[in-house]
Amino acid sequence: MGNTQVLNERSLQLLKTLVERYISDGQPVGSRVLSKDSDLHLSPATIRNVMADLEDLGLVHSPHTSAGRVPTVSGYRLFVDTLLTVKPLETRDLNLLHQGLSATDDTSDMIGVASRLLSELTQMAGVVTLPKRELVCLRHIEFLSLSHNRVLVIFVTNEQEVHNKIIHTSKIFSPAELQQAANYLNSIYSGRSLTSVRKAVIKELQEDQERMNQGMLDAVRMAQLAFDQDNEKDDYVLTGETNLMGFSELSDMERLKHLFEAFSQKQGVIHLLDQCMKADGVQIFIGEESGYRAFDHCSLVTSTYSVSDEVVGVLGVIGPTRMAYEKIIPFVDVTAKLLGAALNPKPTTPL
Amino acid sequence: MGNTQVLNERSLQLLKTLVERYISDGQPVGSRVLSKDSDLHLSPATIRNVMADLEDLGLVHSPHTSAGRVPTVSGYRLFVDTLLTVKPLETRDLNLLHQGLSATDDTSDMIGVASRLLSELTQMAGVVTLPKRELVCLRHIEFLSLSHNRVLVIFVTNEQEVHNKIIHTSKIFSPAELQQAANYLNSIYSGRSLTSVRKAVIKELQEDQERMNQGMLDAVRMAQLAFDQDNEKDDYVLTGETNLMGFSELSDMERLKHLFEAFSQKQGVIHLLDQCMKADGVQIFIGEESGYRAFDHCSLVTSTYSVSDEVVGVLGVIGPTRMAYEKIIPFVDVTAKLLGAALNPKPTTPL
DNA sequence: GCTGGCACTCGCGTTGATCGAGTGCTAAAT
DNA sequence: ATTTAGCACTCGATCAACGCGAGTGCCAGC
Repeated sequence: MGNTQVLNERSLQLLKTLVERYISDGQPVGSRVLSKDSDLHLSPATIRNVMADLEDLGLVHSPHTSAGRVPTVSGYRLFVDTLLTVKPLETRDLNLLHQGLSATDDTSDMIGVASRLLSELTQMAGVVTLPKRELVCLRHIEFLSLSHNRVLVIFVTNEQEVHNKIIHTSKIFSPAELQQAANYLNSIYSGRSLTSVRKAVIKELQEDQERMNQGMLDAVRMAQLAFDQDNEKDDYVLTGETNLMGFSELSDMERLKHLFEAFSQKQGVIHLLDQCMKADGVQIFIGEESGYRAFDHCSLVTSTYSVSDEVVGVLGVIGPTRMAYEKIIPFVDVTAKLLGAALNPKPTTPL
Repeated sequence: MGNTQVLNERSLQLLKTLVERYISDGQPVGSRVLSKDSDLHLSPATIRNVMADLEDLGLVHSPHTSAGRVPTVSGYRLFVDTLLTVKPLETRDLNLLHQGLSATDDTSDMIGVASRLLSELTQMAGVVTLPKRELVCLRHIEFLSLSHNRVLVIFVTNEQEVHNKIIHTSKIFSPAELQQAANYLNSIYSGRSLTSVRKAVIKELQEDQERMNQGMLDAVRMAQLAFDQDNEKDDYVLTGETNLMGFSELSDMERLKHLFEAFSQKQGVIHLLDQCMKADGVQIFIGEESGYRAFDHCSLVTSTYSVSDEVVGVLGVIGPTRMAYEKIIPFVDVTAKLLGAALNPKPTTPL
């Protein structure tokens, strides 16, 4: 069998040039081009033999008999995992990223900017999840009574992010009582992270009830409602979707429609991004690998971003499977690091 | 000349059936079909003469010699203005609208629901502007000091809507000062509309300065910054854009891309919707009439919606020029009325 | 194990023919 | 004067035929 040593240096080299060539040209690449493009000095015939082997291994595929070869998903996978030579980020792009991300100090502005930069500089779609609320610090909480037993909770986190939620209380509180409750909660929880506040609230309700008076108890109960886990709707900012309409591999209206529907329904995408959060650093889904049908003909390059060494979100780029991975990967990587840095807690003014 | 009485009853009748037929079939309609479809008992030849006249007037147009006729923009315009027989809304749709809009009492939820209903029930794109903030009542204001001279302003309007903004003050205030300022503003402005607050603020700064102490002056100055006109970023909720990808007239990728870019850039669309706000009631832009190139092959049917007899926003449907106006127009009309009703101030609990 | 050669395959674009829908025009009918 | 029937004509859509060229697989020779 000629297959005894299938994936030798040479065939890998050829696969590499094939993928690179296909990424840059977008057309099936034949044995002749490959013969000239690689510096292996092999004749087209030899190349054809190698190609046949690669095809047997499921790494490349011909669209039809007399076309060249195109990488398959596994081909791309092997390429990005072991063959890829990443190109350093262009200084121009680096500057733009740096400038853009330091232009504002508002978190949600920053997320928007990051997404826009990702999409504009890559000419694909950029996505950034909002940072997990877990890690943010509670700064201030306030209650406002609405009609009936509804109470509007407003809380400020991380210096300047305002959240609000309507809760339904078991009894009707007077504004004064609400004020008192807010004062109490601010005095004991302000400055702590939401996670720890949540834990503390549960603990107090279970263990320390006897030590608390009615007002404190009411306050803690309201806090529990306010910081209820399930109001943390994960969300993301997606920009440059329209860039995807230019790519021929996504020009099928049916597919495109599915993709855009996925974007507006969000949960599927959120699920996917959540998976990317699990592993630290850059993560890549190529084509069907994501398991999410709407993304079948797309690739997703993501990276987690962290604030004070803790992963708080993911950002990434969505494009056709045929994308310039060697540039996109470092790009996403750097953007994530810069965003993390930009989000880092600034010197705060004591209250 | 046979043209002496060009737009007689008969030719109008024929134009009407032509448009109706084209809207339902989507194909150029020829003289034969028209002869059978209209109950005028005319031969195809006569119809052809009439068609030639209509073509001279620019009301219809043949895509090519041996195709039937298709309405032009002016043809559609004449049709919707004078020939249209609107169909009453189906009770099923009415029920869905009613249910959907009474399911929540949160304004922004309601806007979202309205948009979704518009798009789902028409199978086109639905758009709803956020209600003008002018008319809303200030309920409560609060200041929180950030680093340096930045102050986070949180204000609640209309019972439960929370807005926030960061302002830069000329000097650094202590939390106590901020609290005092908020108390002062709440005591005098709470319950008044934002417009009147804005006016009052300006008046006080110009005329009543001598009557105020430093604290009051600081408070009013901050209020001015907080309610500054230009932070009222008009915005809209657009849903069902993907529905537009199904229409053959919008299947050109180039056009579609422009359209979707317009959607994500927003300002052009906002400008268009603002124009619709000027006139009360239903407004229609057909094809290029809007003057907005991205909408060239679309029609926009809008209606203003009002709260206590005052126009506060616009909603509408975006679809291909070839849309069932006779159903869409009443649909948009009713939705606007129902949304207005649903937004109407509910009985409030006194503070 | 590599290479040149050769027959073969297949997609793509062109051409030409046919078909049918629909028109414009004209002359007859009402 | 208006309507109608008839007729020649135009044009798009569809389809088959065809040649072209790129690229392959395989085999025989180096």
